[in-house]
Amino acid sequence: MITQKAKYALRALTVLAEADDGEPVMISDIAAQQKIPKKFLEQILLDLKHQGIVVSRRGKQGGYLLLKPAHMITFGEVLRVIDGPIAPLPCLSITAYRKCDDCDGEQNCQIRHVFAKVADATRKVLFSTTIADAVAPARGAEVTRMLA
Amino acid sequence: MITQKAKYALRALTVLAEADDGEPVMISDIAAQQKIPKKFLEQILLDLKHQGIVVSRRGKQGGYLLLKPAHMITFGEVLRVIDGPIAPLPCLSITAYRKCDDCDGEQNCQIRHVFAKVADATRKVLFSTTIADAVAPARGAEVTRMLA
DNA sequence: CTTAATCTCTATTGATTTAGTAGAGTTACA
DNA sequence: TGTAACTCTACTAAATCAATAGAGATTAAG
Repeated sequence: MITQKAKYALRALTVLAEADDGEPVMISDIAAQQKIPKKFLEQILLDLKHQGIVVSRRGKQGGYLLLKPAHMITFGEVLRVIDGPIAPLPCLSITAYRKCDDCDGEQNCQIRHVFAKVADATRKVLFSTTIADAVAPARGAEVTRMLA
Repeated sequence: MITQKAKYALRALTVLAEADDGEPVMISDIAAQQKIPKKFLEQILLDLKHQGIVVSRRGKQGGYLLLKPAHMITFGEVLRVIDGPIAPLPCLSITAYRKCDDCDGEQNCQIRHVFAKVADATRKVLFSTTIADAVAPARGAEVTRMLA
């Protein structure tokens, strides 16, 4: 299961993706539109900012904007910064590899072998789907394919 | 990430799969062989028993045995009983469906649509791989295919 | 029929993660 | 200069994870 936080992050990004270009959207507006607790959303957007996915403008008329176009932001990268590794085992993580303390002999670990397939299949979906696909499923996917 | 408990469960089952037919294996032996804390493993095997995956014999000469042949026990069913739902969102779970309290309009939920693909891909791997495949990767997979 | 080996069951615990809440601080537009 | 916005750090209640503890039930062997 992905966390509530990740779900909120993805929803918030779809709101930003639907906003007029260059027009910042306020935290309060996103929170209201998506029924996300405002203070919690503040933290989430801050995370996304620190990770280079969105930018913000402070003061009056401030708000958040996407840093990259929506079709360049994958579900995978969002999940990774919010929820951590995609892999089902630490010894299969690309970004946070850690040897399993029990199993030595990683190459012939029976379980690892199976979950490597799971990880591949999951990554294939998550990194080929973007926020643009989520906003306008049909058209988004088409654009993504055209740019691939 | 799957839990440590699930990893232990899968490893324990591979030990049972490798045992001689009809020969019970003691908890202590499994624990020692796989470096699993014994008391923790007791709970895990009890769970697996309650869920109809293994059987036990008490008293002297007792131990655990697989209830079904190893090629009939999928990774998916083990994960499900130990870690809970496979789906990445409650509203995508087969065994524990629950409506997301935020998103109404499930049919056009932008996020759900993407994670449905993730769930499908994951299930495809987890329910087509068995404990037998884990024990003897090549031969196991072959047998599974022959029986499919 | 007693004993020792083995599984069974329930409770407890410490650490970590999750899902927020709180509040003071900073920036920038009008 | 005021106030509407984002920024940052800390705190908390509840749940989950990874065990540990210990008394109880069952069975094979002697």
